[in-house]
Amino acid sequence: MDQNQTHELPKTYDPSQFEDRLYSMWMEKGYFTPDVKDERPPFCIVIPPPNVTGQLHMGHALDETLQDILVRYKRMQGFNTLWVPGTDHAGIATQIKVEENLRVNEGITRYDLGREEFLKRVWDWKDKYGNRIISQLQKLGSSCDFTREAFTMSDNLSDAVRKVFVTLYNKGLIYRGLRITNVCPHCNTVISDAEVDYQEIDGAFWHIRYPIKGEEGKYVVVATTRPETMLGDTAVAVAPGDERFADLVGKTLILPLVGREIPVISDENVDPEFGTGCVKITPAHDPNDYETGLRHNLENIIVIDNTAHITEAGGKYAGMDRFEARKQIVADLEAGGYLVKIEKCTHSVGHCYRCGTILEPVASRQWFVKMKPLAEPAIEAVRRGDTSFIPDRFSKNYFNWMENIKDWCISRQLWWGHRIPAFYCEDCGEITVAEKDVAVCPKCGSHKITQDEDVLDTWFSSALWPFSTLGWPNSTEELKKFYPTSVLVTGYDIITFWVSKMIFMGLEFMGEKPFSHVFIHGLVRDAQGRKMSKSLGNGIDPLEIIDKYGADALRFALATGNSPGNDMRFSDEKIEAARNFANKLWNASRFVRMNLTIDKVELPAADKLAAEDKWILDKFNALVASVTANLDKYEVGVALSALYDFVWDVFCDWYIELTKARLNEKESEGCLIAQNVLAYVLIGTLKLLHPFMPFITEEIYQALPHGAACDLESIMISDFPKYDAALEFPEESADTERLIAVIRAIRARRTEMNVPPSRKTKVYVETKYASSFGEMTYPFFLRLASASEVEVAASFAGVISADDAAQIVTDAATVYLPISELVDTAKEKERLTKELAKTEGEISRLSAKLGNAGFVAKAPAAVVEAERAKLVKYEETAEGIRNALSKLK
RNA sequence: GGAGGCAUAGCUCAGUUGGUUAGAGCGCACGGUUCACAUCCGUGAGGUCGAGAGUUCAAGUCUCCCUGUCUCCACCA
Repeated sequence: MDQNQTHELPKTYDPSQFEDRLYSMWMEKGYFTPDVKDERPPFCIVIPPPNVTGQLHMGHALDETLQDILVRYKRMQGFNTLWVPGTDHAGIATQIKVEENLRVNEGITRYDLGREEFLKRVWDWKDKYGNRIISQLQKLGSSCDFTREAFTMSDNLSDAVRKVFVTLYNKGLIYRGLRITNVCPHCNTVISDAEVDYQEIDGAFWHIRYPIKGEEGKYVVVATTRPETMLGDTAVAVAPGDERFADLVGKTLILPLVGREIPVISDENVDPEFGTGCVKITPAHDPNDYETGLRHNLENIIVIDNTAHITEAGGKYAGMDRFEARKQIVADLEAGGYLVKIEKCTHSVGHCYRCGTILEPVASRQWFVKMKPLAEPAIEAVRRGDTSFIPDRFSKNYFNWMENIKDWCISRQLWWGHRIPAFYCEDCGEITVAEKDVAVCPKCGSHKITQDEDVLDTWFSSALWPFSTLGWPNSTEELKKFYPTSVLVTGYDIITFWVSKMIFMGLEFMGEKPFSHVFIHGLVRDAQGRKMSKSLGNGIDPLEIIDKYGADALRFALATGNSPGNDMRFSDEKIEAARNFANKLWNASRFVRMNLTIDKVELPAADKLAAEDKWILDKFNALVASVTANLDKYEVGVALSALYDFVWDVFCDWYIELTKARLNEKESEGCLIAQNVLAYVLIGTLKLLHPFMPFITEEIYQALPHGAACDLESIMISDFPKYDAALEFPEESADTERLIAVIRAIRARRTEMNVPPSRKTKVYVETKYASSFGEMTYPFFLRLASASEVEVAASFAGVISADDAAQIVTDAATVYLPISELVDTAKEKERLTKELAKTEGEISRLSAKLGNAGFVAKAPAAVVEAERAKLVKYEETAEGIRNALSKLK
């Protein structure tokens, strides 16, 4: 767009008319792509990569909005700014989606296709949904550098994954081991502890007799919620020192239905108070029993497989589904006289967080990351403050997790993901872990090599995100320039899943923290405060909101009132308020635009400025300071509400109104000055607002003449306003504040007395603050206070009779409105007396405070001074009221 | 069981290291066809800041305790 070509703004604010056009313009100009060689200080954010499972939801919209605000802010402040976009392959989640799709549309499973063909299908899916996510990011206005778009399974990132795996393996930090892990029979894979979703369900305790060998008719009773696991029992444990069972320890029991002989052991893990005090031990299917098994050298008998069917070891129950087997076993126990009773109970049971299936704990061989050595430096880094959480309380979450961390199970029995780079020799059993595929066994030379079938946990690759996306393991310019990144913006729900892993991986492989700050936001909930979810059907699609209200309104609604770490509700009222604000800004800008006759904006010299000009500049300057300080603290919501108040209450409701008189004096010097100040403040405000509402601010900016200081083709690349001490005008500001207070008081009084706006009255302003009420201010009374005429004097004694006028007292002035027929002297007296009492109350409160030696001695001087100033104002008001009262008959 | 959050106007929420007469949006009441905007303008009502105690010259803000509510982590056979 021609930088000198300005245009009128259309009458209605219609974001659909310009949002896409402006976004394309920014892309074409390459504003989102930084130059790595640029010497200015870097600012970098890597996006928390959305899963390629579907489309963006409100949570993403919030996350991207906050990031874009920071990125645009820093870019305008002159930082060399990079925001890396990308997506996550999301192992299980995506595989399940694609399998579901196959089932519904083609009636087949992944096994029908085979691994290779299935993966092709997943890649097709990824292309489709990955692109959709990118275009949604763009709709929101995200200023990501799309030339650096990343994907966790791209070649480059896969190289990084392999290198990390091999390095950790060689350091002994990755090992293969037998553990009780949670298996999802539906997904047919192990899932990590963090992916277990515990839910309370109604279940039962089955009390079962286990006969004692060689003691006819004697038995112990155990209680279990999962009777089918008895097939794998290899002991019964009692608490050490439990006198009831002391003589049992060492005896042998006969496992019912199975006939296996199992010992009674004593183990500290048993709570004698709970259940029967005797615990059946199934080391292969319960984490606690597994530990007990290790202590007592018990055999692990796996009786349930990964699909929740009974294994060969389960004898006659082999092949049965676990719940079918449970039924049968209970029936058989009952028939055999082993069942004592069934006791109803509710207990919490692990469910798959993806598909909701009840999980089965199974002992199996898996790959693990040894966490202790990695966690320690990661804890230290946060403790030292290398990386800090905003708000700080989330560091407690982090410590709590990291200090109690368990080894991380990283293998998954899936097809979609990074295949584990471990190669097994069928001849000699050698395991080779290598970055490059292995074809020949390095130990025996055999060619019978098979790669591990499993893939890595999806968080393994996203743990490397802050450096893999910048080119690691290659030593790139990007890494040198932008690592460590500046801030990570994410929700509190994935601090443990993801943030903690990036921290220890970054420290391990880059030798440095991955980011300086972790800016945590909450969840976006629905209008009733419920989590948005598919099952509830209460999700709101950000794209629909954008279509209806515009991306700026959506961004505003998400950013305003949002405070770090706290959940927020999204409602129609909120988005409407946001749209209304955009509309307000649009119309104010339209007003300024249509009154401009100048083609360059230049701030007039101070001595040319009217008091209200200085007032608005002073206010604007304070706004700059506030917005900057709050953005620097990640107080995005506070910064934005300061902008809202300024635009609506200060700029529109007062300043614009105050300029109208001058603007109507066409071609006068005052008119030109007002135009310049209006445009100057508007342009500055647009810049402050641009990070939050990029589209509307750009569209308006394009329509305005800019002038020497801001003669740019886009607001995006303009400088963010800086606080300027030369724009402080405390005295003139005070003058204008007094004026505003008086106008407000007149309006209030007129409303109270039911004087219709059409009824104009003369206004007598009795004041000692002549500078606040000079002749230049008379038009303000005519326009804003329904005045027909204005007179200002130090005293109106003998000019107007108080009994015929409504008297309005502020600290700066007493105003007389001659509306004799509406004035009831008795009422007037009563009202003033009441007001006086209230004012005197304040005076005595303040006097007491100021008379308190402790206060004067200990409070900061500025606070004491402010209280004194307040007291003076109240005293002036009180005096005014007394005066007014004395004039009444 | 361990950790943490929240509780402020009818509703939804701000309130930054303690320091004006505690604010906003929506809603409500009254009044407005002012030439930017009815997606608007003006005026107003409405709060003992969950209960109690403490620290301090000063507490919505800090400490303790209680109540209600939500979240995360662990998880009992």
